[in-house]
This record gives sequence, C-alpha cells and structure tokens, in this order.
Amino acid sequence: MATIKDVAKHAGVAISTASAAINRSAPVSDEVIAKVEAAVRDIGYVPHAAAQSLRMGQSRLIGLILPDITNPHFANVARVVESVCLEAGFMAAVYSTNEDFDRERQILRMMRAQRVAGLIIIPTRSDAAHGARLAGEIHVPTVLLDSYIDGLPYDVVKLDNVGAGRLATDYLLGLGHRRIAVTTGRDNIITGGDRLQGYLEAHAAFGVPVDPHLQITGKFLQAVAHDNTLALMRAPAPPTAIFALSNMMMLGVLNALRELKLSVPDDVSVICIDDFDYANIMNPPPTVVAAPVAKMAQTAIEQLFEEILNKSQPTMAVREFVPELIVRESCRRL
Amino acid sequence: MATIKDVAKHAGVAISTASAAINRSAPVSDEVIAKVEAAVRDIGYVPHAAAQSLRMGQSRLIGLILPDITNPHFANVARVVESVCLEAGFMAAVYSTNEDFDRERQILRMMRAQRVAGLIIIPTRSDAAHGARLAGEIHVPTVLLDSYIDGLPYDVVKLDNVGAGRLATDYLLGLGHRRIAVTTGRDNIITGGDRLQGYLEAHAAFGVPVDPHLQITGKFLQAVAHDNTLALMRAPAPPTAIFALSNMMMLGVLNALRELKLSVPDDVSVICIDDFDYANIMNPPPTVVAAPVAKMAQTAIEQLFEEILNKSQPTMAVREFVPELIVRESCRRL
DNA sequence: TTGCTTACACGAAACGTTTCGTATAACAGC
DNA sequence: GCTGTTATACGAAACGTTTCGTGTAAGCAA
Repeated sequence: MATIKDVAKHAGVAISTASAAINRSAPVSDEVIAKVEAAVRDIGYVPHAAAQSLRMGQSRLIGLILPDITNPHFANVARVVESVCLEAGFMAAVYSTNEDFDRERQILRMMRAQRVAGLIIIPTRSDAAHGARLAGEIHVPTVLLDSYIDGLPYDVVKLDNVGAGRLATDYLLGLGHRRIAVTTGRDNIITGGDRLQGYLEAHAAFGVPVDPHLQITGKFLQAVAHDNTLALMRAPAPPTAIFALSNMMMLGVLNALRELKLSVPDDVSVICIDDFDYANIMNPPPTVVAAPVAKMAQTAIEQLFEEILNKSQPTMAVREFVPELIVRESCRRL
Repeated sequence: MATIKDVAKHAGVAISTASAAINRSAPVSDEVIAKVEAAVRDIGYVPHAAAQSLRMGQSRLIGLILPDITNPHFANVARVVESVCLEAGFMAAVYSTNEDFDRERQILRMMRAQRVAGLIIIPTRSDAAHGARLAGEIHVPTVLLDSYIDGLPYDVVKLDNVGAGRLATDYLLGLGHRRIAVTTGRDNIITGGDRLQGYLEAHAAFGVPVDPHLQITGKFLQAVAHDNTLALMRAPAPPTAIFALSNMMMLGVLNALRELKLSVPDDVSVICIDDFDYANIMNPPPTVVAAPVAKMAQTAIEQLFEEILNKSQPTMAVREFVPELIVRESCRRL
C-alpha cells in the first residue's frame, strides 16, 4: 500500500513537503502542489488513518451507541448521523447494546481503544448508577439523544416527552375515553417516566381519575407489552383505549389485540409515541405522536461536531423538540 | 490517556515486557504478569488501536457496506455482523450507500484509509463495469452478500434467487392465477434478474404464457413500484396477482393498491421475496418467500474471519441458501 | 555589495505499539 | 570452576503520519 514516502519520492520532494502540499498546512508553491497531487493520483495514495490518528492524538471516528439497530426509529437516527459524518470526513461506528450491560461496557471499551473523537449515545437506562458508570468510562465529547441522565456533563437532544404523553392522552380523553391504559417502561427509563407524567397531567387537567390498574409496567419491549396487553384485556374492567409509550410496545399491543380477536379501533383504541415508516400499510394505520427524528439526529451530530472541532466545552444544554399528533385510524370517538 | 509506558513504569518493568505480559506473546514469569495486570487495572489502560494498527499493519475493523440501513432486511444483517465482530474483538463499521455511486466511492475510500481488515458488501448493482470499479478499489478480503458479481475474486453468500422466484410464482400459479405481474429491478441487478428467471421458469413449467406487459421495470425502490402498480392496475387487462421482487417494492405495491381502493387479496393477490419483522400487524399479513437472513449474515461474517485470521485465499465459493414460502393472507385461490 | 526579510523546502522528532535481537542470571553437566 | 543451556527481561527499531525548527535562495532596501 502506498505511503506518503512513495508520494514524496515520486514527486521528487521531501516527505514533509508532500504532507504540507496534501493538507495545505504550510505554504507550498503551486508548482510543487501540482507535482504532489499528480503523484497522489498516479500511485493511488490514501493516507493511513491510524498513522494520522496516532500522530494527531485524535481519530476521525464518531461512535453511535443505540439500543437496537433493527428498530426503525434508531435506524433512521443512524442514517442521518452516518450521512453527516461522511460529509465531514468522519467515520461513524454504529453499535447496538441490545440493552445488555456487559455488551455496553464492551462497546465503550472498544470506543476508547479507537480513541473516538466523540460519542452519541441513546441510553437505555437513565438511573444515577448507570449514569455514573457511563461518566466513568467516557472522556470524550458526548451528546445524549432521546433520553437524558441527570447530572451528566453532556449535551442532550430530546423530545418533550411530558408534552408527548399529554398530547396523546389529551386526544384520547377528547374522544371521550375515560379508561385509558398505558404501557409504561420501568422507572429507570426517564423517557418512560416523563411520558407517563404527561399521561397523568392530562388526566388531572380533564378531572378524570386514573386507575392504577391500567398502568402496566415492563421493559420497553414488544414481548412484554404483548403479554401485559393480554392480561389487561382479560381483566374484569378492560380499558377502552391503550396508550403505548413506544413504537415497539405498540407492536406488542397490536399483536395481542389481534390474538384476542379484538378490533382496532372498534373494540379498543390505540395510540403510541413514535411514528412508523410503513404506517400506511399497517392494520389499522396507527394514530401516533411523532417525534422529528431526523431533525433531532441532525441536531445531535451537529452539536457534537461543534464541540469536537471548536474544542468548545459542553454547554450541557437540553434541546427539546416538539411532538406532533398524527391522526390516522386507530382511535375512535366513544 | 494512559499508555503502555505508564503501565510499564507502574509495574516496574520494561515496555516490551509489559507488552509481552499483556498479549502473552512471549514467555513472561507469572509474577511479572500479575504485576502488569494489576498496573493495567490500576491506571485503566486501554491499548491505542491506532498504534497497534499502525505497527501490525492491519486494523481490527470490518466494513459492512449495504444499500440502506433503514431497510429492516439490511438492519438485521447489520445486527448479526456487529455481534459476531464484537465477540471476535473486531469493530464493525456499517455504511449505507443509498445507491449513490459517489457515496459508495467515498465510503470505499474511507475503508481504505482505515485499512479495514475485511469487507462485507451487499451490492446494489452487479454489472461488469461496477464490478471492475469495485475490484479496483478493494484490496482486502471481501465477501459479497445477497448478490454476486460475475468474475470478482470474492466469496459469495446468497439466496437461491431463481428458486425463490420459482417458489413464489409456482404458488400463485397453483392457486389458479394466470395473469401474474412482476415488479422487477433493472437488469443490472442480478438478484432481480435471477428472481425474474424463476418467474419465467415457473410459467414455462406450468405451460402458461407470460405477458411482457406484466413485467414492470424500475429500481428496487418503493416509490417506483408504487407508480408502476398504479399504471398496471389502470391498464386494460390488469393482473390478478402481483409478485414483488423485494420487500421495499412490496410496500410500494401495497400502498398503490390501497390508494386504488383495491382489496388484498380479494381484488388482487400479492406476494414478495423477503419476510417482514412486523408481518403480523400488516394489512393484510403478507404471504412471502423468506430468506434465512440471520443465517446468511452469520455465514458471511464467519467466512470473512476465516480468510482474515487464517490468511487463507478466497475460495470464491458461492454459498446458496434455500428460500422458504410463508403463507399468510395476501393471496387467494382464484 | 551588504544586510534583512520573505518564501519555501527540508530533516528529524514524536505519537504508542509490537517485535526481534541481545543481555543477564540461574542452573546443569563435566 | 568453566562452559553451555534455558528462562526471562530489556533496548531499540519500525510502522506512517504531522509538526516544528532550521536552512537556503531570492528579492529588496540601503
């Protein structure tokens, strides 16, 4: 593989001159620049990233750590991050934790080994213990996406989750629903906590009491939501509407209702947070509270570059995005 | 950030000894190993991947180049590749070409700059010109996934696409359909060509003539399939069934039929190649010819590691996997 | 011409590893 | 006690860059 030494020899200049010519990092005559560039083309020279990284003390690698790449929500984030990185000449390394702590640690270690320039993390937990662990492992500019963790010195880009919870619940209450179940996450996921809070606030604003039996708890997982929905609908006083706190839980809910031969929205209305790319061909097309995923991802990566390139301190700002209700066909008026 | 020099000093040994102790690459006394390992833990040493890569002439990076990470089919591949890499202590760099050649070149260049140890590529085109371009840019062990390109010195892991096309078409013919449309890709995608060939072979075996008007050509894209389906169904003699050659095209077909207020499968039957993760909640749940995606991805990455670790030559073997028909509710008997 | 500045090219050091050849100590055989 | 062997620790070189201090020729003012 060709090195800059080959380029220098081929162009008849010193190594340092070749480097200066390639990077425009020092004054070089036009004549020499032309010779060097010709040499680069001729021998197909591509700089050795590891050598650069070693010498410059920083790699052109950005780590993106998310729960699961097969979740379309996260895949969309990955696509945006990847594109912005590519344009900036950076390389994005996308990794799924699968909500596994050992694996998360392994990934973080790998990121450290690679001396990544920055990190975007979509956390799966937001409790203090986990936060402390993260903070102990991370020593590079970092942006938290979707969820934030209290007390960590990172910038945050997230949805107004309380507002999103309120928006969905308001809509159902407005349609006349009074028994609204909610598939919540465990309380170590602050995203879920906030959305639940919105649910509670909406009830309070409407003067409707909440039935604690209608709050079903579990992981942010399809299977859990599925099982919980079965139990819920078989219980004595089933809800008339179900509010799924994430798109994956929505899938679990829909599958369960399908098994129970319950029709949506005739028998039970359903809404969730996060839109689906293929909403049109779903049965029924779901009414959702959507987050501006692409815009959020873009903001996150740009904020990260800001910190990396300008070596600016993290502002620890929390950028909150406004959710939007998209009415389709999964909720009916009571 | 701690270096091996710090480890050596902390353990009271030479740098080379520390290295030998950490990597077990030379005989070191148990006593020294213990001291070095304690030092590593104490100061939180993580080896600098770039330095290793520079010295050893090879990185622990695997590149995965695919058309679009937001396509669940490819996301599933990414998940498998990522997991296997992580276990092997490698890092996977996943990149989407978005079927853009400039972008593909940019990605390839970046992979070269990183001196990746190996590459898994899911090609978007399989014509000779593209193949030649690829071969010119790539000088590392490579496995082609899903599609192959004639004459390239790489291993290939793919579906029996002819068989898949035959399987889907056989099924529709068996249900009594005689006018079966097929949304094919342009012929520079060999995957599409093979699947189409299966379609033709099935017709021949049944003694059913094919109507060339029912073969609609376009990119492997949702939007294209959508537009073509609209045209097709508005034409004088519409088909009774549509065979979509990929999952994305299936989505386009379903959307178009929905717009036309045509019911699936009552008005028209639909089948495609590639399963959907969320088939259950689709409208209707689609009958598909599924590929064993995870198994194929696993095979590809293992084959790649085989070549990388054992420095074995590419066998140029083509590993072909058997498709499976999954009957759901999108096709009816005529 | 002399001295000073400017413009540009060069050489060498350094980044953090691994590896290979060498050095030293301990030990055994005679 | 001397030599040969074994076991293990060490030092230095090399990987491919960038950067910084130095060198040199040309241009200009006096």
